[in-house]
Amino acid sequence: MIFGKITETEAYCGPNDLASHASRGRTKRTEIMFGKPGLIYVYMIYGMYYCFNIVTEKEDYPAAVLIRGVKVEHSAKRLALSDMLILDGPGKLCRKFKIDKKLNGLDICKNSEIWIENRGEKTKLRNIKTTPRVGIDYAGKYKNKPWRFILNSKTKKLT
DNA sequence: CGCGGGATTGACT
DNA sequence: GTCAATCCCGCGT
Repeated sequence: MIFGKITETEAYCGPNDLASHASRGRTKRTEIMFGKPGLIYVYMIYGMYYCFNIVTEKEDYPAAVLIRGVKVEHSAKRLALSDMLILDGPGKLCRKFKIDKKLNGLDICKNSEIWIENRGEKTKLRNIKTTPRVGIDYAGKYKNKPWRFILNSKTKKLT
């Protein structure tokens, strides 16, 4: 068991967002993004890494949030040193949380492998930094949209 | 049916 | 700073 606080996300929103997989139309691969909000969209990138997304918005409107960073807070056994860190990339994050394609298309609310909960923490707006998304130079005018959200953390990065 | 590129990472110059 | 690793799938032939 491992869990933590989500600290960094990116939004992929709408059929016109060229950075989104869904911008090239509804296909078997991107079908999940057109589905119901709350679905888990896992895809493989560069043949080596998985990225973990949660579908948002209404059905038939392709949008998802990419979880890029999680601050690990606890695991059931005592904290191994290697667990006490901020997972600062979607690939590493998925490796730690054992996310792979078998979760693709599942409902985040209706499975026992992984879930997201609201712990009622209040986050001040000024602690959330927005920047343009990364790795999407091909996205034309969409590449500069500030759709990356980073939660400030006082925890020192141990990576 | 084959080709090409990607919402990345880590190792190396 | 550059580059390779290596799977999936959309698209062109």
